[in-house]
Amino acid sequence: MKMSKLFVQTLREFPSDAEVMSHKLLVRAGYIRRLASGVYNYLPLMWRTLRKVENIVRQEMDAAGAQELLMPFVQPEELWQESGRWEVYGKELMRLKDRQGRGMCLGPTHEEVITYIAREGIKSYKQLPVNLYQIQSKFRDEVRPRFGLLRGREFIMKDAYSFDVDEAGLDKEYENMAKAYTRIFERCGLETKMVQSDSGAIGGSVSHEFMVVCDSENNAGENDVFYCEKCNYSANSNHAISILPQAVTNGGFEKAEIVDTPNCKTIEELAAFLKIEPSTIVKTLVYVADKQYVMALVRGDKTVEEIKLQNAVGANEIRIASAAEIKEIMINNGKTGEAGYISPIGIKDVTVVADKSVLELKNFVIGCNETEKHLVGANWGKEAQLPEKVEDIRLVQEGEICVDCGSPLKVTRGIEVGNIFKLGTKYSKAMNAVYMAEDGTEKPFIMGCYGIGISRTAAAAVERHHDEFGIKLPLAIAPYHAIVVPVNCKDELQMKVANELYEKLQKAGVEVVLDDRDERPGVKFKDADLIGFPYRITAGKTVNEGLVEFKNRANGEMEKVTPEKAVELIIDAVKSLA
RNA sequence: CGGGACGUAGCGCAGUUUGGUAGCGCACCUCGCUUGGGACGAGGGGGUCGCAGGUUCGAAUCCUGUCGUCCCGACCA
Repeated sequence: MKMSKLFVQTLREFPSDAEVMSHKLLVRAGYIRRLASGVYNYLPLMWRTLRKVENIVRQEMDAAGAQELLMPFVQPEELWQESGRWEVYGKELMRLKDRQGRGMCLGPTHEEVITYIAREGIKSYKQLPVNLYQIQSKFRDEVRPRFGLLRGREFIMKDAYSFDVDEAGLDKEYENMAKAYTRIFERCGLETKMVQSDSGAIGGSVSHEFMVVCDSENNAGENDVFYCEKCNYSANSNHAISILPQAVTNGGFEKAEIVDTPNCKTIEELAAFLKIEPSTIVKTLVYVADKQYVMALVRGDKTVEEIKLQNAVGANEIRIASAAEIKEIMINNGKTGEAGYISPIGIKDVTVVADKSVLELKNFVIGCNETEKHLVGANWGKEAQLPEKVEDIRLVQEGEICVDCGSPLKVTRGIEVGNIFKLGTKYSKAMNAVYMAEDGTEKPFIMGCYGIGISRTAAAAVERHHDEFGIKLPLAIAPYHAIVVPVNCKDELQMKVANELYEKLQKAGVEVVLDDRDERPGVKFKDADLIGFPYRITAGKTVNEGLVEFKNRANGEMEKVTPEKAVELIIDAVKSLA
């Protein structure tokens, strides 16, 4: 490809609406352009990279025994009614009607369709196990698209679905996929951590996420991952559990009484005012879970993990209650407290979920539903009724103790690039997808599902591989392998050497660009660095001595070599990919 | 959906406070010059100032509405 013909427009400056590096760089280097919120055009450079990621995924999935197919992007409402997700999925599901008024949706994931396919196509245990996958655009009408390709509404995903006769088969395939995933991300230049996670809207029992670990100041990593350096424990914050380290749990109050606590809306203010540890206070937060009021209780120095709370109450949606809603609860119960002074004491018709951490508190402080007053010296079973529901709803914090080995946990930020689930029979039962088992009875499929965000993986790779000059994607997924730059296009010898290099590399199957633009060298070098050609051969003045410059974008190393040697180096590097 | 900000040429921005008929840099086209890290000179093309109303002799500027975008919170590959 000649640079003068390559469809790419690099920008001198970063776009103003981009926040994270991968977004800024992909736009500036001419890989992508936004079309609508969370919807992007993949320009030729991006598309080449995406296809390379796809092909790595294909190779590893095929090697792992999965078979590729392609399902429709538009799906009928009936299937979603069968699985029950038409109601459950919420606004993220892009719904539409066809001209007949039939309900349709844009596929955010394909459990329904694949289950339908299996139901129609798999009649006997003899056809099992099987793992089917596709690579396709998905659409999720995200609440808040952001970060370019890292959180688009339309994105490319590989989704695989496995069908087994029993749990043992599923477990085996789950392991098989986990291994394939690790290889896939490695080949894309990404080190990943496989962490336990909540299974969310997809459902099922066990699930793990593959996280690309980011440094803490990189906000492209939207997930907090807790992990143990001693053993292998690691989990997304929505799922992580821990043992609390020693803390003061006795408030030390001699007797229970209501005391004045002016201007103590926050735990900090209250602790300072009463001169006590925050860990001796019961914090009450009011939530709305599917229109039902919920009070969540945690120790004063801890935070509620909302996903855990949502699971604990079995809700689809959860949000913190507004001041007006809290007031409504208070009025209905004949109380006057506002946020900061709330507790379940004397409140009816509200679900109360306590975190385990509050149980061991003694002589503690708790709200009494009267503004500017708290109850001190309270104890469970006496002044405060023990909540009927005690669950783990606490957000883990760094330094808490690993449940597996007792070491302190650490935290890091991560970009979720892959996710695997054990679905079990959730969809097969709901949709009556059964096969004839060896014993002659009908049984539902035991299913697993396995996703990889293709476009997100590519963006994560940029997030991990760049410098102040531009993108440094690894050779395996860079749009091109190399660029040949004649310093001065009017210099005949330089052009001759450059052309020869270009042709030789092309013949050898190297994906190479010749920068034939009559530009000053600075412009060409800046563009080459920005776009991120892994190798650059520069034909400059030293062609007179039979030498060209060979530069490695990844490590910045530069050497003067003969043109033959440069060609050999690149061909060797490209060969080593396979 | 709640809170905040912003919509002026492909990109980055000024002009809005105090209304007077649109500008700068980059990019693009032509010519000259230049060729090892985003040169320089001359000339040129491109914007109904997000959209719709309103106020006014006159609106990018003031008012109302609306749409869009981005940022902070709750979701996920």
